[in-house]
Parts: sequence; structure tokens; C-alpha cells
Amino acid sequence: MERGRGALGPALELVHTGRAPTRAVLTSELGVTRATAGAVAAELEALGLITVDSRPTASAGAQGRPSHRLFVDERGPVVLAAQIHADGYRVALVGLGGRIVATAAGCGTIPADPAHVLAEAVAAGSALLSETGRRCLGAGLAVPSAVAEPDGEALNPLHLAWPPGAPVRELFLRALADAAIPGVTERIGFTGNDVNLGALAEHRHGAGRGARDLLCVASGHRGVGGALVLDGRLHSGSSGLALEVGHLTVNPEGAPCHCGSRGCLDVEADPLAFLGAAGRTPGPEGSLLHQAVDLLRNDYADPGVRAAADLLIDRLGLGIAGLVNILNPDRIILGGLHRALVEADPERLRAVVADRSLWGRSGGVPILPCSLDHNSLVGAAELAWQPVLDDPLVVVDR
Amino acid sequence: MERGRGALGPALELVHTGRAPTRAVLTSELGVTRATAGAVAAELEALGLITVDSRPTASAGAQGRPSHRLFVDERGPVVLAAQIHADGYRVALVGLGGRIVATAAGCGTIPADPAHVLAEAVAAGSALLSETGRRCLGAGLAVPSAVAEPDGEALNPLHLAWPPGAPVRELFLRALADAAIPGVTERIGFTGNDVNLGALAEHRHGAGRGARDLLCVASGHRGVGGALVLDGRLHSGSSGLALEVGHLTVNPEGAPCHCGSRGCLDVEADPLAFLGAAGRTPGPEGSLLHQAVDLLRNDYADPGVRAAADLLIDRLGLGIAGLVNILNPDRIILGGLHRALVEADPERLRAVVADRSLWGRSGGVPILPCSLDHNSLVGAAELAWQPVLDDPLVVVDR
DNA sequence: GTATTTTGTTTAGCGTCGGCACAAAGTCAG
DNA sequence: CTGACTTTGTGCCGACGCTAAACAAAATAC
Repeated sequence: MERGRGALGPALELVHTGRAPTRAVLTSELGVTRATAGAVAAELEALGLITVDSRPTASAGAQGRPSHRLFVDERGPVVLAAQIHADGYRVALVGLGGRIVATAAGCGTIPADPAHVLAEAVAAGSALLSETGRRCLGAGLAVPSAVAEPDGEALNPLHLAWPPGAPVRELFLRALADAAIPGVTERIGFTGNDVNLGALAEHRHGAGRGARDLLCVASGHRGVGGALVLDGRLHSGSSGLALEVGHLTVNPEGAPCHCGSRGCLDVEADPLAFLGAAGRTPGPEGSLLHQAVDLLRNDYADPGVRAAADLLIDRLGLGIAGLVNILNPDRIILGGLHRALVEADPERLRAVVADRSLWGRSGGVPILPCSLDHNSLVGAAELAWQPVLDDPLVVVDR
Repeated sequence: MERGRGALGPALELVHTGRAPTRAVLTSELGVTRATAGAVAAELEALGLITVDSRPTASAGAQGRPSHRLFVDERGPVVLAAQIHADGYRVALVGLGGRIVATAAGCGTIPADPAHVLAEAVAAGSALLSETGRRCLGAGLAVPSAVAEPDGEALNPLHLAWPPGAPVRELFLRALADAAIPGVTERIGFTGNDVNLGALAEHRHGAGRGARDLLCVASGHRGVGGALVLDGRLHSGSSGLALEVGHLTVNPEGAPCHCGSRGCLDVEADPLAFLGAAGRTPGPEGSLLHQAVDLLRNDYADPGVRAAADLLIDRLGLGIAGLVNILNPDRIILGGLHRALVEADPERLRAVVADRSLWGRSGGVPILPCSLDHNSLVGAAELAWQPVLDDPLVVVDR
């Protein structure tokens, strides 16, 4: 009787990622008949997840009957996304399509206590939910650390004041339970590394759309992180520790690293390294990342700054070339300081990567700056949306 | 009416990989009812792909009615697998389950001409088919070179006398067409890198069974290759060039490599490097790989050989640790000379990898020798079997 | 020998999707 | 403006592929 149950999840994902702007496109993308696609769209609309605009469209331009347009429901449910970083936290309510509905930030009054910071973040998110009156279907958290699977422990929260091995997923779940957010009653607090989640967000809604093998590299405030999205799914390794690229050697005679080696990407291509190469000492206000990005953008004409940028691009390119030889991605996206570097001089980085990677064809891989604001936050939301994308019918029970 | 069409492919794959020894297990693995599993098994038997042993089993030991045993049909169809290596070629007829039914080898009379070598190999395979009278459903080829997608060109057949960029897939298809093998009328000549295909074979039938993220590293006669199997599927990158691990730097002051760098895995951990480290000069007869493996296995008591083995293990471990940090696999399998190295001293390699990889948990990843004879050949057969595994009904038309 | 457990088989029924015919909504040509 | 054409949406029917349930079969346990 009810048509289109099996295709419900794929259909929602297509609308969610913007790949199904109309019902006709949905039909062809799903590979089903128009009848089935219509039933699927109607079902998703009944669930309150999408809206079908059946009014005659203004001007289609093309021949034939204009197709009904499909939108993510702007008044539909949201998920709660939280991100922890060196300066504190940021929370947001994120709807389907990766749209940030509301956001708030705080500094975290007791930075050394993860439970306390998470409780504050969740409280801020809960306040957003109360203010907006939106229905919440889940929650996701991004942290600037490798997150070990399956336990969800933050292994190296180096530039947080947290103890290594903090059980962030458990603490996040507990904070959610304590906050007693309506609708968020089960264990639906997903947790991941911020660069990983940023990559996921870029793949679905940003500069990574359409890529099959997407590699992301991003500097945080300290250190360098990587992420890999394969066939639309995050590859975080068997225990969540993949793409820890910070300790690739890019300068054999370089500075010593806490890992015991020297010349690691972590110490040769992060904001502190850039400030040092430019002969600046970090100031007291503003994060290292902001200081470095501001310096790069405002004083790129300064020869010393320019030389520092060139040096970092060369080192970064060496690291990326190594990754290209191993992973052979079809697109590369850079975040944090690296985004600013590739924006400052796109050609130099492409040339270095092409020169140091083995095959000309791999060297020709596109390298783009990331394109989403708060992509880690949006990625955390993607994690929370995933159960709904897998089976949209789960929304009826909650 | 006909039950169990959609589950046909997954069911055959379960039997093929040995994960469904009985109908009861098939039922639970597929997640379907006994009725459906029974229909699926009957259909596969009717297709001549598996046999269902419904005779009362000798002694089950367990309570309840014994389940019918499922076997790959030993008299069923086969695929033609071919492997090109430095010394010539090897061909085999491979049935479901990765079982080699018949095999033959030759040296290749005009090694510099890929078309000629491939024609000889296909002719040898065709002869095997005539002798055995088996039905052939496809053909696969393994070559010791990166194979670029989507064109199927051998980019670096370094230790073959082939020109770089030889269009091996096209040449293989042409050789198959020229041989006019009954049944192999369409374009079903699949081609891949030998280490990649070996990894696929190990994952399905060998030491890699059950691994989710499997990393393989293997030395050929010259150089080092890598492969990655993720969620049961080969990850060969967007253009087939992933896991070209030969140019990871493992010894910054090492020997120069043709890639322009120095101390690459290719020149620091291959059979030639081992013979050199042991103070031996390569002899004229036998491949470098065989000479190195023989030396290692026969003269391991010799302090010089032992020291050379330790040195290569240390370098190899450094390279593997780098890969572990990037890929976070849950199992590692070694082939070629590296297999012999890990068999000679399993603990040393594990210790090096654990020491040089970032996380203790990743350092604890199991490192095993490969377990299949001719795994590249079996992997080439896997490539050819894949269409049948995707939809077993394709066998009825051919 | 009877009860219990587990597996295989048969039958009925239902849910999901494709196919088809028809209606609807636009463009294009004159 | 009108009619032909193109493309999209919808309702109806049937086929296919599965589940559910009852029953039969083959072993062990007591």
C-alpha cells in the first residue's frame, strides 16, 4: 500500500545534501518510477522533514511540465551541535541541509574540567531550544582531539586543559541526560574529532560536494589534523585514529616534536610555526589561529610574512604530497590557517604537491579552501542527523 | 513467487568467502527467514554455483536437527586468472571459494612486448580450459605496477621490460578477444595491481578474513607495494594510484631513489636492499625475491644475515608505523620478502611499529604473514568473479 | 520411548515497487 | 489564441520477494 519505504532514507539524504532540488531529479537519482518518488516525497513531507512546493513555478525555462520543487522543511526538527575549542565552546541548532538555525558561544568557566565545559555547552544549547521552541532529534559533539573508538575518549586534547583520555562521549551523554532536553532521552550523543566532522560537513554541504575520495587537512590553534571521506562516509579507522597527520615528517632537520621525532607537520605548519617564521611573538589576546590568519591576510605584502607563508606552504605541500601518494584523493580541502595559505597563493601549493607526488595525474588533484562557516559544528550535526537519514521513520516515535 | 532474488548475491558471497558453512548460518547471516534462505540456497544450487549437502551429517554434536551443509560447487564454472611478474607469467583457473583448479606458468618469450606476453598467458589459460572442459565466466589480470583508472594503464612496470603507460587492460581484452574463449565474449577482462589483488584475496580467503580495515604491504622482486581493503572493498583511490607506499621515507640519510628523494621504502626494504645489507651480490639465477627469501630462511643463523634482517625490519616498521598513523587499520598482512621477515622475527616488527606509531592501541595492531599461495592470482580471479557475486543470475545468459 | 531442540518445507498473505494509462502544466509553432 | 508536443504528477493493477505461521523432519536428552 504505502509506496517508497525502502527509498525513504536515500531520498531524504538527497534533499539534505541538495542533490534533489525537484521531484523529477529525485526520481532519476533514486532510480525509481515517478510514482514511487512521489510517494516518497509525500511521506517525507508528512513526517515534517521536507516541503514540496507544488505551486506553479515562476519560470522554469525548460520545456514540459515544471517539476515540483523540494525543500528541507525550515520549521522542521533540529539537532543540537556543540564544539569545544581552545577558547571555549560553541553550540548551535542545526536543521536538515546543514542550516544553522541558532547559535551561541561561551568561554567555559573551568576549562580544565571537561564535564563542566560540556555541561555549560549543553545548557547553552538547551536554552537555544527553549527560546526557539524547536523539536530536537539528537546531539553531536566536536572536540579538537582524536576520539578513540569504541569508547569515545579524547586521546590528545593537547591545547585544551583536559586530561588525556577523558571519556568525552560518556561525559557528553551524561551532560545531555542531566539537562533533560525534551526528546533527547536516549543515548544519542555522538562525538567525533573536529577536523573529521568538518570534512564530513564540507563533503555534504560545502566545497567537497561530489567528491568520491575527499582529503581534508586543517590546522587548529595548535597542530595539524586530517580527515578522509570515502564514498560519502567518514573513514576514521578501526579505532577512530586514522588521519592523525600531524606527525608526518616534512623537515628532517626541523624542530623537535613531543612525539620524539623532529620536523613533524604539527610543529612545522601550524599557526605558531607561521608566527615564528614571520619573526613575530604570539600576543596575549586572540587565539594563535586568529593571530596567524590576521597576520597573513593583513600583512601579506610584508616580505617577511610572505616568506613565512611560502615556507609553510612548502612544508604543508610536502606533507600533502605524501598523503596523496598514499590515499590518491580526487579533491583536497584545507581549513584553518591552511585555508588562508591556499587562498593567499593557490598556485604555489598546487605546484609543490604536483612536484612531490609521484604521478602527474595525482598532482593535478584540486586543492580548495573550505567553504562553510563552523564546519565542525555542522559536521557534529551530521553525526546526529545520521540515524534520521538512515531511516526517517525514527522521527515518529520520539 | 520466486523467493530470495535480492539476497542471491549476498548469499553467494557468504558461501564464497566461507562465512556460511550451513544453511542455518546462512539464515542468520542474511537476516532472513529460513524459508527465504532455503529458496536462495536452492536457486544457487540450480544455477550450478553451490551444492547443498542434505544427507544426514555424520556427527553434529549439537542438539537439534543438523543443518544442511553448503559447499561451493567443485564442478561449477571457473574464471581465468593471469599474473605477470618479472620472470614471466602464471595463469590459473579459479573456482568459487578462491580454489585454484588448474595452473600453468611460462617465461614470456618476448618480455618487452606486453601484447605478446599477454597473448601467451591467455593462450596458456585457454589451453587449461580446453583440457579441463570447464565453463569460464570471466578473466582477471594482475600486473606488478600501479594501474591507472579508468583507462587501465600500467604506470610503472619498473621491473618488467614494459614501456611505462602500457594500456594493459586494453591489451588484455584484445588478447582475450583474439583467443575467442567460449563464454568469454564480452569485455570482462579486469585488471589490477598485484599487491592490491593479493590483499583482496587475503581478505576474502586468507589471513585477512574478518578484518574491517586491512592494510597489506608486500615486496615484489624490486620495490614495495601496498594495498588497503576497507569494509570488504579494495580502496585503490580515485585514479587507482592509492597505497603507492614505496616512496615513504624511512631513512633520511639513505640511498638515493629514482623518485628524487632518498631513503625510500622502495630502495631500503626490498630484496635487493636485503641482499646488499647482508653483503651478498645478487646471483644470476633465480629472481631477487627468491634469492633474498632463500638467504633469509636458510642462513638466518648467520650474524650478518640476521643483522640485515633486523635492519630491514626496522626500516619496514618505520614505514608501516607511518601508514598506521594515517590509516589506523585493524590488521596488517605482509607478503613477499616482508612475509619472510615477519615470520623470522615477529616480535621485533611488532615492537618497532608499536614504538613508532602514535597510540599504543594502534601499535597493538596484529601483523601477520599472508596465508595464500598465489594470492595475486586468486585476487585477479576475485575481480572476475565480482559480477557474479553482485548478481548470480548473470550466469544464465552466458 | 517421549520430550525437547533445532532445522527444513509448505502455504498464505502482505508490502513495495514497476508498468501503464491518463491527467496536468508548461513550451513551441503557426 | 490554438493545437501539438514535451515533461511531470497520479491512480490502479499486478508481479515479485519477502515474512509469518503451521507443520514436518532429524537429531539429542532424559
